[in-house]
Amino acid sequence: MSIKAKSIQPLPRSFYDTGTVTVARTLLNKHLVRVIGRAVLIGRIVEAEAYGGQNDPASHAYRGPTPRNMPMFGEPGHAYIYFTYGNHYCLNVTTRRAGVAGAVLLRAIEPLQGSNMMKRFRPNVPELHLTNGPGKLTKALAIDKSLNEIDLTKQGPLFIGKASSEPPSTIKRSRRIGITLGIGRLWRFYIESNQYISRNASGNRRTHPV
DNA sequence: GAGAAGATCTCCT
DNA sequence: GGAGATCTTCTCA
Repeated sequence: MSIKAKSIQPLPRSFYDTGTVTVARTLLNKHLVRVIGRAVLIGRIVEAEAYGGQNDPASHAYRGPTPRNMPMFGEPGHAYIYFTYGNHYCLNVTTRRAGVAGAVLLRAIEPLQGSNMMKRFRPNVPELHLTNGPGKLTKALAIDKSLNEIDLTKQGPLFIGKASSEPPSTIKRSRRIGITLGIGRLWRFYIESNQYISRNASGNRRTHPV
């Protein structure tokens, strides 16, 4: 029994205006919904990182607004998608009111629906490795810059919805991954023991399923 | 305009 | 565990 996109209620904009770190934590267990034609791909968010504004040296917004990071300075509840390392897109959710930078990087999701289509976008990849990284999940869901700045509070090709029931889970926090500045902040949140998170508690790559 | 860096991933050893 | 791929973005001259 597949879930229809219209049956999923998007999170309201007020959800995203509660502080970047709070949003990063509360986004866990929410449903990331990607609609491609008649197909509905759904993943449970299991890992996220908070990035601040001009007070966070690890953030793209640290040096102020540029053409690339402009969405971070926009209204909360929008997508900020950027291309990195010549190969990968990363999906962020903006979190602060207009004029104040802040975003949450979605690092990993657990496929709930449409994993067959995800496998088509990422062929020859084991189920556990489909979406366990920022670049992997965007590829599995066919997310690119055409969806940049899209409103995630409205039903459309990409939005985030509330789960009908959130499974009991323990949320852990750690240092952010892949950065060299601002590493003292424990702004990475993930669901303990979930098999789809990108790295374990010590920050090591999860190259093998557990 | 040139050069360097980068919120990553995959392959190879 | 290490290194290459790949190319956008930013900084500096």
